[in-house]
Amino acid sequence: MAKGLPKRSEDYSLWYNELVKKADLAEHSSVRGCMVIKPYGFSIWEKMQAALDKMFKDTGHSNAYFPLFVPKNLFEAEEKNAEGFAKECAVVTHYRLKNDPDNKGKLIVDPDAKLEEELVVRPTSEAVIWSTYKNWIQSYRDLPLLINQWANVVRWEMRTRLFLRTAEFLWQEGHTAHATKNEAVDETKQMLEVYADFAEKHMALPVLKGVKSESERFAGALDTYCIEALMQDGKALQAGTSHFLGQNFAKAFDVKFAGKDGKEDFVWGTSWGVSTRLMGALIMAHSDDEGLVLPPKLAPIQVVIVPIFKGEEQLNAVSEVAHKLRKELLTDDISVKFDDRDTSSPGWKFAEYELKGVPVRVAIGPRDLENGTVEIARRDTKEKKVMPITEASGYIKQLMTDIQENIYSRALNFRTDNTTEVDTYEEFKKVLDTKAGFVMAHWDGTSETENRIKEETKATIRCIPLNFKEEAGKCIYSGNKSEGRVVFARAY
RNA sequence: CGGGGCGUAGCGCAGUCCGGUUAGCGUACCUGGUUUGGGACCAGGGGGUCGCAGGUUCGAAUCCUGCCGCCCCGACCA
Repeated sequence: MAKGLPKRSEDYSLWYNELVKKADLAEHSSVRGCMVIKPYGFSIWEKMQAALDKMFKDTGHSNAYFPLFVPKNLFEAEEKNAEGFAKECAVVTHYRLKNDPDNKGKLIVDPDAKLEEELVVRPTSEAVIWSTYKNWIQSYRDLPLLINQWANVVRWEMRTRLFLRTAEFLWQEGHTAHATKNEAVDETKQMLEVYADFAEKHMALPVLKGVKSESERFAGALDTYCIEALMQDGKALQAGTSHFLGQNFAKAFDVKFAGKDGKEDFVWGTSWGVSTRLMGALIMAHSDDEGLVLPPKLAPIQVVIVPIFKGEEQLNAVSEVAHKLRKELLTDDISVKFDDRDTSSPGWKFAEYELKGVPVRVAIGPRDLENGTVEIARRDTKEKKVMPITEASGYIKQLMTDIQENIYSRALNFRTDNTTEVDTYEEFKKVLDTKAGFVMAHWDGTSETENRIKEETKATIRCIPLNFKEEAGKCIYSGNKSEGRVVFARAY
């Protein structure tokens, strides 16, 4: 076990918190509920950003940037959206401080600098963006408008957790406008596919695609599509959402366009986002009691070379071999760190890089020099192999793919093992309390039933799966008729 | 917002009940030396307004009053 890292089986929550801190991903800041993302953590986020950004651009989107502040009157415009977020908004009321006349060296808010209209710190940007789109869109020729922004948003959450729920978080939010309903629906679904693809191919995280029930829907949307992932403790995590907004925001902000036929109509909208919460998903899905396990595609360092040496002479000899291997790997676009610091021991470095989730570790020592070998260890299985140096780079290159696939299939197997079909409410509760995970059950389609189940068991409908199977049955709660199973789980 | 906990060196903590040497331990850090195939060892060294503000006392990290902050569990939420 890594030094000081609690075991998952003993306290999953504590394990997670400690891992985030010990692996140098993030720490609590001096501001309640806000975190500092440290360089190592941020470089993982940057890799996620880069991959997602490319996927957005490949699907025709462009980046732009809109302001952090939303004047209150704009924020109010789409009533449901405003109502949904009102309880968690930070609000700017003043624009100046001044010296406290009664307390030298201290500042107070200058009462004379009160804003005529308060500014809401964006919890999401629909309001600012749609008020801008009004000016950008006149004709069908201006459509579709496909914009994404990378930004920070603030939601004054009562209880926060590093990455999973912080008062301020980083995300991207796509906001698109279309001439027809179908086109907007297609966009909504397309972006859900992009997210699912990203989660599975890059994060090695299998996700369920589905639609939210009415009560879980984004405030102001007609439909919310989502990807849902399963964490190692059996709890679900919403990893991304894509909303079909209908004409709600177009109507609220009066965004109309002239069609080919000369008729005016409101545009159709979508919005979609993923956040630094993905970091939480990544950490919780794959890591173990030794520390992080990162998929090669997102690992800031993919391979670390640790030299074992006594004295400068040996270090030089080992370095020569190490540099050569490093160069070979770099030409294959594999990022390599050669840690030749003589300030900590090899054993210390082994543990450190395991904690940080580096997928492959290469150790080279005098013994290897003699035999023309290296020792290669993979993080996901902890398997170690000694092999001729000549075969190392080919093997490592293959490992990049193997590890990526292995942790994906491990997560997929876990999900399969922890997805249970139940037919009675008794069974349902029993599964939740004994193994948790996704529970597939019949539901009568009403919010009343959904709410009661939530109150009694804390489980919510994660989604109505996109691959919904028509299957006549009875709702586990009400006994009323149901047309198929939906996905329940306790969630983060 | 309810419940619990914490605030003492960069980090992790003890000391607080029962006031009394120079506030201590682990780790990290600095110096020197020996080490290096799974978190090395020895010796020496630096680092503290004990969360803040008042009060009690000859004397406060310790007792009293007030305040502030953070964390965890729950309700709410991405």
